Parts: sequence; C-alpha cells; structure tokens
Amino acid sequence: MDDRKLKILAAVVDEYVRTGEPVGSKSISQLENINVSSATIRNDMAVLEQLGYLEQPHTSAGRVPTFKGYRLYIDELMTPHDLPEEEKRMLDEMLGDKDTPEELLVQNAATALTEITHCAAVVTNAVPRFSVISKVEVIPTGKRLYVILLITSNGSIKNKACRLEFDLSHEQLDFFTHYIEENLSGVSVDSLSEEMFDKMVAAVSAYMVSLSPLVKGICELSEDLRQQELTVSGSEKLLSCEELDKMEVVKFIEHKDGLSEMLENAFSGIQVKFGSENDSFAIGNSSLIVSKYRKGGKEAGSLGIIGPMRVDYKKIIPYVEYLTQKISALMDSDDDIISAPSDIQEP
Amino acid sequence: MDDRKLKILAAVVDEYVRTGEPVGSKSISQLENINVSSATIRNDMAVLEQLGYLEQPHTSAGRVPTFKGYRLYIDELMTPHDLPEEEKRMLDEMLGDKDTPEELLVQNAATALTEITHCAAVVTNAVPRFSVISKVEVIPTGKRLYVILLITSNGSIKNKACRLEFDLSHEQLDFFTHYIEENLSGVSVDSLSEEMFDKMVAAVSAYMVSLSPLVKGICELSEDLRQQELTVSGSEKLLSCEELDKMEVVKFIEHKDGLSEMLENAFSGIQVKFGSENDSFAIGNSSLIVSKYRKGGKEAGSLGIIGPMRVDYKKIIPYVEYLTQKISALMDSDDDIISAPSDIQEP
DNA sequence: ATTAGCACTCAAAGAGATAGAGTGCTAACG
DNA sequence: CGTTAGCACTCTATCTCTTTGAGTGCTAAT
Repeated sequence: MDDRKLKILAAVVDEYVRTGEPVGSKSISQLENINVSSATIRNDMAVLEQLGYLEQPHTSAGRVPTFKGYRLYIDELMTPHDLPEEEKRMLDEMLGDKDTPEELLVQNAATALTEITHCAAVVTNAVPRFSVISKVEVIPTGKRLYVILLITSNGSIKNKACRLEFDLSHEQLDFFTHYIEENLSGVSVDSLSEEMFDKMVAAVSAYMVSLSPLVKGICELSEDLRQQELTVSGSEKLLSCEELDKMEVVKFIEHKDGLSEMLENAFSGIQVKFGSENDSFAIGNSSLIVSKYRKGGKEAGSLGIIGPMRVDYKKIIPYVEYLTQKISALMDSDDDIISAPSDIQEP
Repeated sequence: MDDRKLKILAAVVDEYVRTGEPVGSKSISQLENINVSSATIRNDMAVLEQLGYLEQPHTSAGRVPTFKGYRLYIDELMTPHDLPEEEKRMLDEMLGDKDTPEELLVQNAATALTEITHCAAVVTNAVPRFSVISKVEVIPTGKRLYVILLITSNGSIKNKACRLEFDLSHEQLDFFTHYIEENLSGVSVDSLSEEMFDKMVAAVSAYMVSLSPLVKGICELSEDLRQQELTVSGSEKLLSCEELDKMEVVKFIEHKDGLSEMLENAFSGIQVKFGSENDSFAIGNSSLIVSKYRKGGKEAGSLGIIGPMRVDYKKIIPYVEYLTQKISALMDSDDDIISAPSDIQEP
C-alpha cells in the first residue's frame, strides 16, 4: 500500500464527510496537498476499490468509503483535531462540578454531545459496584406501612414503601434495624445477591414471619442499585439522517436492540464501531463512537454517540474523549460524598 | 342542513378514516345504509364542500373532511363504540389495582393507550394538591451530610441529600425535627409556599444558622411535589404517520410546545382538539384526545393521545373515557395508602 | 510512472403520452 | 321538485423515451 494511496483514501473520506456526495477523481486532484492529475488518482482509486476500501454506488459515479475504508481511516490515517481551550471551558460549564450528582453528570454530557454533534447520545450510568451500603433505615409512616431508605457511600439514595401484615412494635423494629445494619452495613453493592437476601429472609422469619416483606423490599432496592441503565437521548436526530434507514431507526428507538452488547464488548479508550460490522445492532450504516469513563481507576460506565457512518470523526472523537476524561476526574474527586459507615455520627 | 347530508358527511369521515384515501361519490353510494345514487351524493358533497365541511385535494379527486368537518362529526354525528367487557378486563389488568402507586397507574394507562391506538400517549401526574405532609425525617449519613425524607399522605416519597457547614448534635437534630414536624405535619401540599419556608428559615436560623440548608432542602422537595409533570410516551409512533409533518413532530418531541397550555385549557369530560385550531400547538393536522381524571371529586390530571387528525375516534374515545374513569375510581379508593399523621404509630 | 484524450456508462431530470378515478353539468324521469 | 343516468372534462399518477452530465476506464503519448 502506497503512501499516496493512503493520502487519497483519507482525502476521499474527508471530502465525502464534508459533502455527502460520492467524490470523483477531479475534485480530489484539486485539493491543496494533492499534486497529481485526476488520471493518476483514478488509477489509485481503482486499486483502492479492488482492495475493498472504496466503492462506487454505480459505474460513472464517484467513490464512497466502505466501512473497511472508514476503519483504516479512523485507526491509522486520521489526526483528530485539538479541542480549543474555549470549547473545553464550555464543556466544563455544561458538565457541572464535583458536587453535581453522578447521574446528572452523565446526563449533562449526553445533552452536550447531542447539541454539538447533532447525533443521538448514549450513556450508561455508573454502576456503584465498588461503593458500599452506608445506611438502611426503616421508617413507619402509617397503618402497617413502612418506608425503607437505602443509602450507599457514593451518594445514591433509594426509597420504597412497603406494607406489612401487622404493625411492628418498637422492639421488633429495633431488632430488625439492628439485624439489617449488622448484615448489610459496609457490604459492597457488587457482592449483594439474591441468595444473600434469601438467607436473611429465613433468619428474620425465625424471629417474626411478617418481617420478610421488608427484606424483600430491601432486596428490590438493591437490584435497582445494581442495574446498569442505558439511556439514549436525542434519538430523534437520527431520523433526520438521510443515510440511515428510517424503519431501522424507529425500531432502534423503541427497543435499543443490541446496544448494551455493543457497549459491554467495548474495551477501554475511545472506540468506533459500525452497525454493519455487528449484526446484533439494529441500524445498518450507523456508527457508534464510545469511550468508558472510570471511577476510582475502574470502568464505571460508557458515554458516546450514535450517528451515521458518515460523521466527522476528526471533530467528534476529541469531544467524546474529553468528556469521558472530565467525568472520570469529577467522579474521583467526588468519591467521598457520603463517607463510609464507620464515620457516621449516630444522633 | 339536510339529514341526508349529515349522513353523507359521517360516511365520508368513516371511509376516510378507514382507507386514508380521498373518498368519491361512488364508494359512498355503495355503502349499506345509503340508498341514493352517486349523482345525488355528488350534489350533496358539493354543498358540503361549499359549507366548508369537506375539501378536495385537487379537482377530480375524492373529498376529504376539513377539520370543521371532523369537528361536526365528533360533536354531533359520531356514536362511539361500546367497549366490550373483555377489553375492559384487559385494561383493568394493565392498569393495576388500588395498591398501585399513582404515578405507575397513569404510566400504565399511557402504555396501554400507545399499544392500542398506535399513537403517542400524553399524561400528567396527579398533583397531590389535597394530600398532606405526613412525615419529614432528617437522617445523618456521613460527615456533615444529611438525607431529608419527605412523605405525603398520598404515598409520594421524596428524598434529597444535603450538606451542612457543621455536624449537628443529637439535641440540635432533635430540635430541628420537632420544629419541622410541628410546622409541616398535616399541612396540605397545596398550601406550601416559598414565603412559608422563608419564615421557617428565619425561625430556625435564630436557633442555629447552619440549619437553614435543611429547610431549603425541604422547600426544594416540596417544589418537586407540587410540580405538574407532563409525560409524552410512544412519541416515536407519530413519526410513522404519513399525514404529520416529520419536522414538526421532531420539534414537538424535543420541546413539547404548547401541550401544557392545551391541557390546562381543557375542561372536564372527553375532549378533542386539533393542531390546526390552535396555533400554539406545534403539530398541524394533529388531533389531541384527552380527558381529565379526578381524585376526591377534584380534577387531578389529564390523560389522552396525540395522533393524526385522521384517527378512529369511534374506537379511541371509549378507551380514553374508560381509562380516566377507572383511574379516578382507583385513586379514590387509594386515598388512604398512607394515613394522616394522627394515625401513625411512633416506634 | 504519469498524464492527456476520448469513448463509454449510468443515474437523474425532463418531456410526452396514457389510463383512470372522480367531478360537474344537463337532460330525462317519477 | 328532487333524483338519477349519461357524458364530457379535469387532473394526477404512472410509464416510457430522451437528454444531460458527471465520472469512469482505457490507450497512447510523455
């Protein structure tokens, strides 16, 4: 593979991304840093086509990059733009600071991405896998009705109402609260399991059968905590994309088919995947640009955009990269929102 | 206005709703309960057009109802279908029972409506205007960090983390909890106001200045409670509608322009409004079918669908009507989920 | 190895031509 | 007088045919 051929491939991708039309040998020859005639370019393009990097929509049309062509361009040829300082400042402002709740942080990042790229943004929340349960409270609020409050060290607070068969006495509630505190306080969210709660139901039932709904309630709350949530925002932008199949987009908006697999399989660092490469993903001709953000050095969630394959990678990749780095930084400084249970001052 | 002409107008609407094509005099004359020739119908249709009830996309095409035509059809001509018992049972099942939280109830209704009608569903939550605050708890969860828990008699539970300047002693927390309990317990959500909280901040600050963030936190939670929330679900269905302008639909999905005004202006009972009649609403050629549900005899929120003007009113209206009635019934029986504070058994 | 020149291809855009659904009007009918 | 059959007329949708032009591939010259 000739050096000039690579240059031509890059030029074709750039031009196609810019105009959206198949690009011909003439328009390439007129570019600044190309100093060969259109005939030479035609020959090279024919070779690039044979190698599978370009294709023609039909004879006598210009060339369009194949996804193999995009792949080479992204992995080897492209040099991403630098993000100007003022852009960085703008993004910082949109994101929030270290006091911004984690959920809001990724949500803000998603909003920023949709506005800048005019594509759909996709984010997953940070599963607080490595945070621990710092407090469980059971608060009576009415006839046989109790509210369970579950708080983790990373600042998630979940609540749930729970109706029992009988009212609990002061002692019964005390017993239960102590039991739960002893068994769950300081336990990491990741190690919570269905079996664990089954055991607790058994233990608690031995004392008083009608307590078991409370344990079940806590179990359900902990499931909420562990759940990886996938949010796609601005998906309506995909409908304005000429190159995406409307039916496929509508289906994707409804079911988000294949997206979580795509994200799970991604390794760290910025990454670009094409709908056509992966048959579990619903939208052909689409491109997914994602990166994972980290918290405490561990992967915590993903952030990126879904758009047409013809998208300005040079421009968009730096945005996604910067945002994930920034989120990682903010989440780490943010680790001590709610301190570990040992520090809690009991009233 | 001739009786036969009305019959013909109704037939045109029915046919147009069924087929989606402009309807001609011949197809009307072949209908069962029409016993005049196509020529007669042609004459009548010409009159209906002059009166503004019908229009022709172009000469030598059939007629299509104008929105004035739809209006007359809906208000006077149409007889809604009866909802078969099995449909009612299915809806009952989808909705939930009296133990289902109110939010979920309306959300289930929205899901049911999108599935049945293939239109977007719109719901507003029940603002718990007439329910009262039954409990406020402040729970220490870490260094200078407190979680506020606000519970109302209708079962809403809201929480919020709050960071103070200093840690509170047992006595200080006790003082605060008692003060809040005394001033808010049993107060109706509707009567909560900014000024009220301003006074409380002043009173509490006299005791200890650094308590004021807690009051502000409670104030913010109460704002959450009072907020009317508008949810549109299944809005992607609108994009499959031929007769709606895609750009307008996308704009609507993004901003929900004019919808809350439309809903606020609605009076009780089932109601149909057209996008074309109301210029604040974003989607031309659209139709909004809503009804308000009630709680304790008072209007509590709205429920309905947004679709193209060409929609099967005879079929859909009974669904919306039945669902609002059912929700009203469930919400009333549901009024005592969390009993008033006097009934609370303190541990 | 590169380039100019030229014949060739193919989609997109435009120009008629045709078919058919539906109308409006007129004259006949009960 | 309201209703109806008959007929000429209109207008769109669809098809085919032609034209246009961008872009190619090949060949021969540099």
